[in-house]
This record gives sequence, C-alpha cells and structure tokens, in this order.
Amino acid sequence: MVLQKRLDYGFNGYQVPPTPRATRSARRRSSLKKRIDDTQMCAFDLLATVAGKLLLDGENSHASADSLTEKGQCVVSKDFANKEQQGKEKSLEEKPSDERSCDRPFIVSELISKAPVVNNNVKELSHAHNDACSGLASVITTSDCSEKVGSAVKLVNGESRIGHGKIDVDFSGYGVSAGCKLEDGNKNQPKIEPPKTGKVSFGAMADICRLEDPVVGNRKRPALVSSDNSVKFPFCRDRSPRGSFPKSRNDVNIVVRDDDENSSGCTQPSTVCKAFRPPRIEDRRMRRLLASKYWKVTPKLKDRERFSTDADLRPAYRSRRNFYHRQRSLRDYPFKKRKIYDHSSVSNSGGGFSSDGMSSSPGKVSSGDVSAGTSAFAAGQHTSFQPRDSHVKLKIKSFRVPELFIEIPETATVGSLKRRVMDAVTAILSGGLHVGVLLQGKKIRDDTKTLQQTGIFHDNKLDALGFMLEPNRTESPPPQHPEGRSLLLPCETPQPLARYPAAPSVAHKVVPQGTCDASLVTNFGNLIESDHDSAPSPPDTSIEKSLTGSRALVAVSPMTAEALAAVPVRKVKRSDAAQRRIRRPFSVSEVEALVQAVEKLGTGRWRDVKMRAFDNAKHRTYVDLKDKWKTLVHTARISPQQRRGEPVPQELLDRVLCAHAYWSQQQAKQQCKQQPETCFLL
DNA sequence: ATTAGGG
DNA sequence: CCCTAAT
Repeated sequence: MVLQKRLDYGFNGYQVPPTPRATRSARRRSSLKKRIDDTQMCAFDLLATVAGKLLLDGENSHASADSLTEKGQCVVSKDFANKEQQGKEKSLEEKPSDERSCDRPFIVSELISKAPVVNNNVKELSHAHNDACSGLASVITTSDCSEKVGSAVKLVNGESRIGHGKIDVDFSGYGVSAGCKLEDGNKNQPKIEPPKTGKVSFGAMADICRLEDPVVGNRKRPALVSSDNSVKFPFCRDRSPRGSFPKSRNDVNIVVRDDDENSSGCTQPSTVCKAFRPPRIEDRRMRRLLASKYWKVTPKLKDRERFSTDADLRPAYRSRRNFYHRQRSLRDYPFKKRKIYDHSSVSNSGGGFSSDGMSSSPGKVSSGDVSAGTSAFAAGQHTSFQPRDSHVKLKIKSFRVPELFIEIPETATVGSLKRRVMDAVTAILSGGLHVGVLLQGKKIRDDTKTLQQTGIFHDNKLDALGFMLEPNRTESPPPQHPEGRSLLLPCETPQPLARYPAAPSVAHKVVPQGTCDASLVTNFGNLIESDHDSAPSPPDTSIEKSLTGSRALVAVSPMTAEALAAVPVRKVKRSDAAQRRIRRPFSVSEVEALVQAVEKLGTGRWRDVKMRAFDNAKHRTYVDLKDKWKTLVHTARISPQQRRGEPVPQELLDRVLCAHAYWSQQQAKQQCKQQPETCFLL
C-alpha cells in the first residue's frame, strides 16, 4: 500500500488537507524506576550471560558519521523566513533532575576512594539435580539504599529448592560480610548469626522476606548495624550514627526491605533473599504487566511485596526486537547460558592436566571480579550424578562490583548522589559486557581454544577459574543531570563525547591494574555513534553547572579487569537487558532531513525514509522517525508558545503540515480505490 | 522486519 | 521513546 507515486512533486500541489488526528503529545517522562528496573535487569542479564557463555565477543560498534548533507539530501531550499517565531521558547526538555531522583536503592557504590568491593556469593546448597540446562535460577538480593547490593546468581541446579541455600554477601571492601541464610521452615524468621570479627552476617529467610514484617526488620537490623565502623555507608553514617541496635524504631528500614523506593532513609545494606525458582516461568506478557504496574504504581509496601514475590518471574528474555546488538546479546542469555552446559563439553583429558596444578586461591582469582567457582567438584559432591561426558560445570559464585568513584559537592543532595551512582552503574550495565575468563588468575584470551586445551576441566579446582565481566562499551550512558554532568577524570583520555548528550556523564576509567586489559579501555570510543548530522548538543546547562558546583565525577574503574557488578535484584522482572534508550532530541537538521524525505516518500514508508535520510544515524530507527513525524505534526499544530525543546523553524513545520496533509490525502485516495463504498463516507 | 497507533 | 498488534 505504498504509494508509488512520483517522488518529485511540487509542493504547491497539496490539496485539501484531511484533518489529521491530533497526535497526542508523546512527551512522557521515563520513570526512573523503570530505568532502574531495566538496569537491574540488565545486570541480571549480564550475569546470565556470563553464566551462559564463557566468551562473548564484544560487539563492536561502528560509527561513522555522515552528515545528511553530505549525502546531498538536503536539496530543497530552506529559507527559514519565519525564524522570528522560533527561539521564543527554549525550555529544556529535561526537567529538573529532582524529578528523577530516586530513592530506590540501587547498586553498590562507594563514595570513598576506597575501592568498594561487593562480593556476593551464593552458594546453593542443593545441587541435587542435574538439570543442568535449566539454568540460571535466580538472582536476587538487593540493597537498600544505594549502598551495596549483593547479587547472587545461582546457576545450575535445576531444582532449586526454595529455602535452601545460603547467600553470602561479602563486602570485602568493608570487611563486612553478610550472609543470608535460607532455610525452609519458618519463613520470615531470619537467622542471625553472631557477628564475627569484622564480619557481620545477617540472615533472611529465603522465601520472601516480608517487608512489613517488623520482626524481620528488627532482627536484622541489629546485625547490620553492628557492623563496625569500618563499613562505610555513605548515606547512613551521617544520618543515623547508631552504634547499637535501635530496636525500638521500626521506621528504620534497614533490613530486609527489598526495596525501598520509598524508604528514603534506609541506609544500610540489606539483602533480600529470594527464593530461587526455576527460571523462565513467566511469560513475557505477565512480566510486562508486572513491570508496568511496577513502575506506575508508587511502590507501596503492599505492592512491593507483591512484586517481590513476583520478582522471580523473570522474563524469559527472548524475542525482543531490537536494533541494537548489544541488547540482543544480552537478551539471549537463556540460550547462551544453556550453552554452557550443553556445549561446553570437553573431551576429557586423557591428556593430562591435572587439576592439581591449579591452585589459585579463590581470593586471587576472584578478587578481580567475577569469580566463578566451578564446580565439578561441588556438583560432584552433592550429586551422585556423574558427568557422562566430560562436561565442565561452572558455577559463578560472585561478582564483584567495580570501583565507583564519585565526587560530588557536599551541597549536593542525596538524591543527586544517588542519581549519580545510578548513572555510573547504568553506564556500565548498559554498555554491554564482555566476559573474560581467568584461569588461575590469568586471562584467557584465545577464544578459539577449547576448554580442554585451555586447561579447564571438569575437575579443576573450583577456584582456578574465574570470570570477569568487563564493560564492553558505553552505548547509552545515562541521561545527563542538570545539576552537574560528570566529568571525565583528569587522567582520562578525553574522548569526543561532545556530541553525545549524555555521554559525558559517564566516564569509564580504566585503571590498569593487574590483569587489567585493554579491552576495557577500548570501550570508550564506541560511545560516539554516528550521528546523522551534527547533533545538537543537549541543553548546555550542563557544562556550566558542572563547573560551578556539582562537578560530578563518575569514574568507573574496572579494576583488575573485572568489572561488572551484577545487581539484579528484586523486581528483576523486566528489562531484558534493554535499557530505555537515551533521549536524543532531533536536531533541526535532522528534522529537515526527515521532512524532506517524507515529502518525497510520504508517510508510511518509514523504512525508506530511514534509509534515505538516516541511514547513517544508527540510533534513529524507522520507528523513531515515524514517531518524530508524529510529534512534528503535532508540534506544527500547536502554538509556538506551547512548543518545547529546540525550536524547529516554522518553515519546516509548515512543510510538515503540508506534506502530512498531502500524504494523508493520498492515503485516503488509495483506500478509496480499494474500497469504493467507504469512499463516500470520506 | 515493518507499519500504525496507543501509551 | 516504548510497547503491541497486525501485517
């Protein structure tokens, strides 16, 4: 139903413009929560990805910036006679950052220079079954208020028993470790283990930790609080320096709260233990429902609880269409994960390596990042199951949270700090990841080798093998924050981030350490995507602000090479690794290109429009173009005063209306031909 | 994979 | 921008 009409028509030929339906303003503010969710999901996916695939090639981004004009597309005369109109309004699209402030705890972070390391280990106690393929069981944990989050991944063991298992959260950076003991039986009855030196463990019932259950809360709190001062919880320290257990105050939500978008005050890390359930129970639809509900409804306890319960309904990340490979790769994790079990077989070593040789201690290997314990051993011990073929079973016990350095003025709000942290984390997560494999602390770079050749056998010592999650690239850095854009670290090689609106907010600082590898460093360049034309730099309030006050410096340094922290957590529902794309306002030149293309091709041929005018703008999909057109039409109809964002020349808007009218009519005609009867109605 | 529309 | 349904 494409109108294959001559493309070159005169602009004077438009006829009666059919009244187009008013497009509704598509101005919706993406909710932070959603974003967080996405991020979490992302993290989850990451974990999953790792679990599922030993090696992922990093996707390489490609960037070539061709401006439209270079393509000779902008042929039509542009005499923006009506420029007077523009510029009247220059309101920024982005609202004050406050709006997105989030109370929700999110990830692990550290304000201090100290390298925060969160190590979460999940040891599943039951390996009873070898439903190897079932895979990833679940990830959980949570953190309270943006402090630390532990993430646990449980691989293998298809039949995860709810209530059995133990989660150890090791905040090595702080010398605090929290353990979450899961037991069946009386749920909600967390077991608290006596704090040991330098270690604090708290337990939480596996099944669902009732948020509102005061008992739980109180119980746990002490444990947490008891953690000595060495533990740095930026937010909480100042707030309520309570050295003892405030048993009286229930309002101190520290504990098991699995979330807390509301609990502004929570400051202590909390872990939520979620029951492990067989993955992929949910169907996408369900997930969506939940998800959407989730962020539409202000998290109330009740809701939250519901969610927490549902959290397990992790989506089976599949089928999500995307243009971005990265998303895709993450999304496929179920498949990949499975792969690990199904295909990673190693023809057994007759050959000879003895696993004995490998003795790197867990600490060493995993110190970096993701340590994957492996486990043929573990499995073997718990299972009578004998690997029929020599398969290598792997279990990733923990991921380490990369260092996050954040510098922020004292006057900044906690909310902004949280945002910043989230940005940093989001940046990491959203960029996609690479998986690195370490054997005895050494990175295995040759992807072509077989596990066997590499020396990974099913009977390796568990500790010998380690996985790393390395930031792949930062494709969609978090949106900039008005009050201060992050700056690159001094040592950072300034990359051409200029054009990328949000880009500046994220700096991946690669600190060569130990095995730090170059791959980490390379990620940066990819930040810049080819743009259609010189994109308008986003509202430039940022630079100024950042200079003045809230200079934010967010650097993520994948220390040893490791990298990512996975922090999925409650509400792991949606977001298949799909983070909401960053907003990228169309520049005037883009608009013009769009208008011109549509004038020629008409509406309804977005793919062609895309190819014609935005072929080089990878980030503009035909859907985007269509949406943009929609908004343009809308914009053209409203008064200039009501328009927001970068003003579009009236001339263009006029053309938009003309073209829209013209093509609408064409479309109507077209339909008339097909259905003469209805023609009269029109 | 595209298109069209609602959100 | 996202999400879906329908092509």
